Amino acid sequence: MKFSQLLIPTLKEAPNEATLPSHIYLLRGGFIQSVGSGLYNFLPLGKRSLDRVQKVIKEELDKAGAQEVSLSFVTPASFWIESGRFEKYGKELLRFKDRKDSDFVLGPTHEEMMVNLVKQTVKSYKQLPLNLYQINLKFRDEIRPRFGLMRGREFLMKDGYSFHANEADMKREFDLMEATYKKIFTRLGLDFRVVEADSGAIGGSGSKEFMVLADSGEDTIVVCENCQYGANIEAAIRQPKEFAYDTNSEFKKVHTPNTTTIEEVSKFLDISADYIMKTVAKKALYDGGRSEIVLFVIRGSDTLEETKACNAVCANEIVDISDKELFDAGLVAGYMGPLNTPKNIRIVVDDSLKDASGMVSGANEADCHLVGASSDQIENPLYKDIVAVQENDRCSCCGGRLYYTKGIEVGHIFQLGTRYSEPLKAEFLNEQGKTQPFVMGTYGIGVSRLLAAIIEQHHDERGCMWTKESSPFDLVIIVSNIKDELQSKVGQELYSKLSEMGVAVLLDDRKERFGFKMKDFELIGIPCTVVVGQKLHEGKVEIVMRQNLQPQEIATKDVVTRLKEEFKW
RNA sequence: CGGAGUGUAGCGCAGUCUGGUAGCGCACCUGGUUUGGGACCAGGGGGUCGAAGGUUCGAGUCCUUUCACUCCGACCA
Repeated sequence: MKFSQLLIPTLKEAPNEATLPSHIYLLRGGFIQSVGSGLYNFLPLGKRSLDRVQKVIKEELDKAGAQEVSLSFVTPASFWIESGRFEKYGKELLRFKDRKDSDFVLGPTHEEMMVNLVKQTVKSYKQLPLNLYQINLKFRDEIRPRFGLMRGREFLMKDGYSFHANEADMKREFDLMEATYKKIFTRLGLDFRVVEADSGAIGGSGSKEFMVLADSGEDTIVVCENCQYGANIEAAIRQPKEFAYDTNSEFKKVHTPNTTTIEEVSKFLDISADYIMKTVAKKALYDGGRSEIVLFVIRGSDTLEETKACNAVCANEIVDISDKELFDAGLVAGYMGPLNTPKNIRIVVDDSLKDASGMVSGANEADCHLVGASSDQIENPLYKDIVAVQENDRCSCCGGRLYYTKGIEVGHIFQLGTRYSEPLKAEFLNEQGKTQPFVMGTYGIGVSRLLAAIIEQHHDERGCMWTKESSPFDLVIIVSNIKDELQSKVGQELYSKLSEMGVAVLLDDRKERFGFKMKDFELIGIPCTVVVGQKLHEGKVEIVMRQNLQPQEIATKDVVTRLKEEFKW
């Protein structure tokens, strides 16, 4: 394609709403255009990159035996009501009515739809297994869209669903998808990590996330410096710590004025935060608008992991409680504890506090704490893992040191089991002739997010640096001075020759000065350019790689061969 | 939703405190010069100053309401 004919509106200055490198460079390079909060148009360059990333995904999935379909974007709400997610999904689900006043949703993910498709067509175990996927628009009415393509409301996603006759076969497919995803992200040139994850609103058990490592990532992931263990902070676990308890301390109430924080209590009573039972009150929200106050009890030196807390009580969401609500419930902020609590308040205790004694806790009374308390005094405790793993904790696999890093979630695979097939009555006849629900897996890739992730990981202060299989073009030919007939002619010839070879070439034939075109090359970030310029009179052109920007002179007649070698075209 | 901030030409901004002809840089159009690191000269086009209402002889500027966007927290591919 010729640059002079393409719509590539590059910008010298970035619109001020952009803060992340990927957002800034995608806007400045003319890849995307903002149309509203979390909504973007893809311009020719952006569309080309998107297509190439999709091509990689499709090739690998097809090789793994998955089949592509395309599901209706608008989904009848009845499917969602049936699966129970109409409520559970919350406000992110965009709902609307058609002219006949029927309810519809704009699909944020398509488990219901796909289950329905398969339910109508697959009746026997002989038709299994099946892995169907699509690459389609999704819409999630995010609370706070941000970071450009990273968290848009409308986005392109690959979502795949597999159907099996039994658990073992589903696990086989799950492993195959993990391997396939690794191939995809490797081909795209990404530095990523596969981590254990929380299953969130999709449901099911055993899920893994694919995290592109980048400082701007929105997820905190815990990784081991020693082994391959990696997990999202929401699901990370650690080796239990050993504590020596003072079993002789007398259980009593002590006066502790002005000690509403763990540090203050720790200092006042001269006791390590490890031996304080920190009590965090949250409000858990359930279906049907039902809610309750829950006390989460953890060690003073730990912090509550909200996702784990939410899962522990099977809530849709847990939220902070206002001082008034606390007061109304008979709780005293700063002096809460798991003992002597008002009636009917659910108490969840962290696993690490099992058998803890000689502990300090709030007395549920202003300016008072209890000392010498033990966890077996707690009435009806629900023991769960609810704390966040901290840096320098020990790995549960190998005992190695754990540390935090940031990641961008670009893929997520789930072992669903019968989470959807059962309520949606998607069943088949097994070998024994008995009716049985499908055992399912589901697999997602954020396709448009991948563009942002690639740039987050591959850019410098001049602009984008696309990886080989994600770049909108393979090569740019810059004709330094378009008015120089020889330069123009050689540029054209090179362009024709390479195009015929099937190389995606962009010919920068604009009537602009050399520096201007170089700046655009650097901003757009195509991996390589051939500069046809002054050196032409010596029979030479230059090859410049976007990686290092070091020009290499080469005889004009050898350039095609050289590029062939370099890129294995 | 809570907290903070911003809306003036396609983009980046000044002007708002102290009311009096809507400005600058980039981009765009025409002509000319220039041609290896975002050129120069001359001329030109483009704005309901986010929206509505109010105060005033007069509002980008003051008052009220409202909308949008961005940033920090709770959501997720």
